[in-house]
Amino acid sequence: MATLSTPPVSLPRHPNTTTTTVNNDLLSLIDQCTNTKQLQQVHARMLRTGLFFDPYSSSKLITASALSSFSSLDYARRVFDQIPQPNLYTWNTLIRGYASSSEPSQSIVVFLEMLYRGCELPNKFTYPFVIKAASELKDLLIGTGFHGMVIKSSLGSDVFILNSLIHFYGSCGDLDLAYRVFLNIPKKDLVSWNSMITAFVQGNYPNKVFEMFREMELENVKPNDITMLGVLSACAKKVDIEFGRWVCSYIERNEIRVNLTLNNAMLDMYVKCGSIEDAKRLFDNMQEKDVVSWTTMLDGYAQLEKYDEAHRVFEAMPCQDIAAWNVLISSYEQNGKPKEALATFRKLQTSKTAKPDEVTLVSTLSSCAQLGAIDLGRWIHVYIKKQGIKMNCHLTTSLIDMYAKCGELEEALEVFNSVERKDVFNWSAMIAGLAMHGRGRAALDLFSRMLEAKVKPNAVTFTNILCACSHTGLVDEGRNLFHQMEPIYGVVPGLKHYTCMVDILGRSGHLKEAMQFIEEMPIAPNASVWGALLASCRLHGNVELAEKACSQLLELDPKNHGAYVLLSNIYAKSGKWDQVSGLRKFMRDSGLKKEPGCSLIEVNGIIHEFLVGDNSHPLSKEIYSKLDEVATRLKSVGYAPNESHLLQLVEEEGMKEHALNLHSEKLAIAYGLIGMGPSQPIRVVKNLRVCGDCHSFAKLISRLYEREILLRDRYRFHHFKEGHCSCMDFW
DNA sequence: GTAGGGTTAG
Repeated sequence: MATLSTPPVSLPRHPNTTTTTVNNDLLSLIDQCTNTKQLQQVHARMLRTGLFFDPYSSSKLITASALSSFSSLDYARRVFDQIPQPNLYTWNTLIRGYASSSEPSQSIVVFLEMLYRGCELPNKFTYPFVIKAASELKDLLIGTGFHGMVIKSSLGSDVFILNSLIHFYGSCGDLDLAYRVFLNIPKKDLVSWNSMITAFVQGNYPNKVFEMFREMELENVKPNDITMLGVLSACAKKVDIEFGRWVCSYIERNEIRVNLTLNNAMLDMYVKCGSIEDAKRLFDNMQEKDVVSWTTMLDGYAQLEKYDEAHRVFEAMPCQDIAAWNVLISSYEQNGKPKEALATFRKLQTSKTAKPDEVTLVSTLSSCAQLGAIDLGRWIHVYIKKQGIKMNCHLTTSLIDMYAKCGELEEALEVFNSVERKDVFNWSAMIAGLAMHGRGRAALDLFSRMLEAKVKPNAVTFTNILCACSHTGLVDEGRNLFHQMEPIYGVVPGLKHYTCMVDILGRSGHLKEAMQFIEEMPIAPNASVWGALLASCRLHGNVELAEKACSQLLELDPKNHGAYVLLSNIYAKSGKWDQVSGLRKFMRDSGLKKEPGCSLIEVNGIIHEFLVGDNSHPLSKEIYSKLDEVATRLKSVGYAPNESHLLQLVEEEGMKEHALNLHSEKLAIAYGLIGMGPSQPIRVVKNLRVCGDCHSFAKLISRLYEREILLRDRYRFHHFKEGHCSCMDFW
């Protein structure tokens, strides 16, 4: 490695020229350097000739080491430390270098060092750099401090500084402050408008963006490509294709310079608005395309679940970087195809064309959570640690969610406790985890701790905490929290919260109050709200209210199979067989199909899937004889299948008992008994709600076979142990 | 000799 004493062998010598020429040549050599080594050689020469101690020259060296394409800030800092009396320009260069580096906090450290040494005072160039650093750090306190200093040093009307403050407040999510700065700029320029528009885009206020755009027109400020990027992004967020198309023609009419980035933004707008045709037309006409253009097209097809097309794009891309893989994996995960997501993840691993990043792992963990695939989930956790992948809040939230949904509440808590700066998503995921395991009190305690930690709950937090109340029958607590949402926490209750409240009230038998609650809703109830009431009516056998809820539900969602099922269960429970068969006939005639019950079980890292009455499994024979054996043992302890849980889908009475035997969760449990060691808990994930019969079945198995069973259904966990269930039979 | 606004995946 070259040191300062290494002779600069590769540099041309100029023995016959004057000192000035040598110096000028040296300085111009700085611009020609393409790596740090060359720069070090120039540096060494400058030290020998004494040129280094000329402030202008040493600053040039700092600029090159801090801002060039091969920049090394460590080196820049070492150069800086050799300068006996750095001037303001030199300080600014170093501050600027750090501001856009991976360590923006260093920018502020250097700034404070400068103040502390007391030789130089910051000027109008210094502030945009440190404010940028504060934006990168999203540190409201520090940035606000700079804002104060700017005003005190009477730089408060400098448009460059004010524009960077808009950007800063915007990236901290404080749009009010950003807008206040904007309004107070005496002479706004285009960048002021653009900064404000971008802040509104990032804060997810597309309407405000449109408002600003109109105002610009009124004030005769001509937009440029950056403005249009913001406006297009707002169209994408609003899913407003009409306006989006208009914006594209506006760009054309007003001869706004269209570069690759702007084309990509148009593509993205078309894709987000669901018009793959427009996107394709533009894409085909684009002279220049980059990886973003390709990834955006890929995303367009994947979002629409046109996977054949998506794969064609994927294969045709010039390079399949991790973003492309992530598009595929996350679209599978979000479109309810977790198995395909995991298969794609495995392909990524074998292809080795790209390295999984946090986004990949978040989607993959979420797929594991959906499937209950604890083995792969754990493997990813280890992978993250081994690869030294930086844990961010997205990742820790996914891990918490994965462990909780795979039944490992303790491990979820372990991850949660290890997070130093917990964000609202970490807290919400943990509350949801406790809720689904029926630990309502613990969820409420955690919510209090969250408030103590000064983390502001959001709409999701409230859905989760209300859910916790409903699973544990905490009626008063739920009611109180619901009423505090808006006045105390500023979260306007949405349909999900109303649904939870109806569930809390109805499930605990307060059917009248639940009905009244719905009638007093300020927003129109949707199918879920009525569905929650209907489910409660089933639980408490209220036929009259059930019919009402059902008719409302079907008015909103005529194809809701669940409504017919619930109603027919209610009729069956009260012995109204005529109505039951009438409903059945109607369902048959209108071609309504029940979503087939399906259970998953992971054995030795492989996911096995069972449908009702499934006999496609290679070990099907063994599974059924296991079930027979279980049935005999259970009968001997007095278990009789509860036929009222059987939906009246089986014609012959004698078939009922048999049909109950075929529920997918029973098949999965039987397979677990065969395939898993006696000390391993049997983990089953079911897509529908577990029926009462299977619930008693699982309880008895846990006692007779001394096996723990973790059954996750559509709504929650049932943890069977020694003949009891964690839900205390309240579900 | 120094400055501010930007497109893809969660």
